Amino acid sequence: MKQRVSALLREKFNCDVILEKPKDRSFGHFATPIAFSLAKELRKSPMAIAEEIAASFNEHEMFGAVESVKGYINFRLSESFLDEYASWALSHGEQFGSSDKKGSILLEFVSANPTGPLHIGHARGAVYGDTMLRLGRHLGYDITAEYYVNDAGNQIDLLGVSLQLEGRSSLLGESVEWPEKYYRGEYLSDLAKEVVELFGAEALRDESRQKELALWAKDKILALIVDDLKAINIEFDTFVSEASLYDEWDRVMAKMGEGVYVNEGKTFIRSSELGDDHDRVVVREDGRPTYLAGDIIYHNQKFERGFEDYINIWGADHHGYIARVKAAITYLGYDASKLEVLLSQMVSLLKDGEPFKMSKRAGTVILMSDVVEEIGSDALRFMFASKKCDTALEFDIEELKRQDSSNPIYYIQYAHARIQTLIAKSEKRMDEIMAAHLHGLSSDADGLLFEALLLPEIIDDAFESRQAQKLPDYLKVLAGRLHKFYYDTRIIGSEDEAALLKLLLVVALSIKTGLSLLGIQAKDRM
RNA sequence: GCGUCCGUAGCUCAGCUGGAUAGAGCACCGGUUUGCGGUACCGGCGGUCAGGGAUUCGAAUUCCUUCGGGCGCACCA
Repeated sequence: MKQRVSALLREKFNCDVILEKPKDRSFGHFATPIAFSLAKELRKSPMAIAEEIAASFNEHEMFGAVESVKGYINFRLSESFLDEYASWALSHGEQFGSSDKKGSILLEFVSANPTGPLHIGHARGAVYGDTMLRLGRHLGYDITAEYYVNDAGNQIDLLGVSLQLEGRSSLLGESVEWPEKYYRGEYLSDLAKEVVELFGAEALRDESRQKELALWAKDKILALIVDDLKAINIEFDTFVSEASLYDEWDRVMAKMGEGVYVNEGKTFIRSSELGDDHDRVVVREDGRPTYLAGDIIYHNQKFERGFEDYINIWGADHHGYIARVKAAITYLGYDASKLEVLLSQMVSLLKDGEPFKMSKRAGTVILMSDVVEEIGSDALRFMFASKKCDTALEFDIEELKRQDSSNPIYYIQYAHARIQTLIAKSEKRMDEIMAAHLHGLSSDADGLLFEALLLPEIIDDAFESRQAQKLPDYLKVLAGRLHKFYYDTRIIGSEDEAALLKLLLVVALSIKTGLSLLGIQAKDRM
């Protein structure tokens, strides 16, 4: 819709014209302050210029009115245009707002270590990533959702030891020393029980079996993570195992050429020449690779697979890591600017004002699955999707358990359900409704229709600007307008019943489509 | 100290590429249809957009700076 108007103006002025939606809808649907910027070069007052421009549009069929006010030019779309557009939207169903953008994108997110269940911080990145995935796909991009599994290195060794310690302490009743950084948590004692059943109790004491147990456990834990994600409607296309990549090591090192060097028995990457603070070790003196090494081969593999763009969603605590990975990509001979790293900031959780602490090692973590159990997947997803991801976030569980207008997800669902009830109650047949024409709309009805038809622009904007929260914000506003309209306007039995229902169908369509892009299913009844 | 993100109403947060009177929800106070689900709607209270400077017709938005907070600054992942 906006694109159509925008294109028209571009043609007329031969340049891109800023088009905005006036806060006060009595000004029209769109407005532009272009007269202000033209004032200087034309040596005329903005008002005079606006007058002239407005007059030149007066006969255009797309507009019902074009007026100039205090230098702004306000456009009001014609009813026939809106009606036509509404019919077009309804005929497209949930494809409304889709597009035919081209491009393949590899989207990597979550990638939590398979050493414990997901906690609430992971959930934020997961929801954000999945929302971007759904938005991007709706727009036509070919996106692969990938989970990188850190199943090599230290944390796997730690997992094996932790598992044995946990088993010996909780099952065999031994008193054991818990070193600070080892993993703790309920999931470990469950796993230890399984170990005893499958391998016998002696497996918990045999140090030589630590590795074997660790590898067994990480598969179990990964399966747990996958289940957790499924519970909030997130599924990945591919999982890439870090351990499986190391066969490529020599080839990748050779590929980096001068980008790496050996000093005092250690292998370094020359990342300081590409914006990093200093060069980083990739292979230790004893030959064990560092964490960075895994990421280097992984990103090499990503680029060899030949996507057009790459998006990584990382926790904010990894931001210092971006420079070195980009340096590696450059040394591997690829364009590092194709990798876009989006950071999701920390989450803290409140309950009655009391802050919860999150520490993976301490065993007092807030598990995502616990929160989902409390408030449900929909509320969790809506919550995280509504906040832009570069602000540290605090939220209170209790607020999200409410089932009234203070909880936006209920507010929106209720709007959708109200429409479905009206459709069911009406005697009008669907074909009558679809054939109805929208004309003589009140300003409330017009505002509601216009809002509902904005969905495509919102989707595009939310994805391209990587600001997922624009969609939830939009849905809140749309639902609010619907509720008000419902309150003010009698629909069943009115003269315009069919037309009004058509209008409401468009609203329902936008809500349903919008929610599905948030991984939430619209409800017909509540 | 360096890097990075942030600072908007008492609280949790929006505010699009600079534009018309800075917005929601919560909390608090008050109100609502002889009607389709009151799980709704309306009104009131509440702001030096952290402070200062710059850019310009115009800044919450861009730039610089000070202050305050989160995160990171490993041969840990």
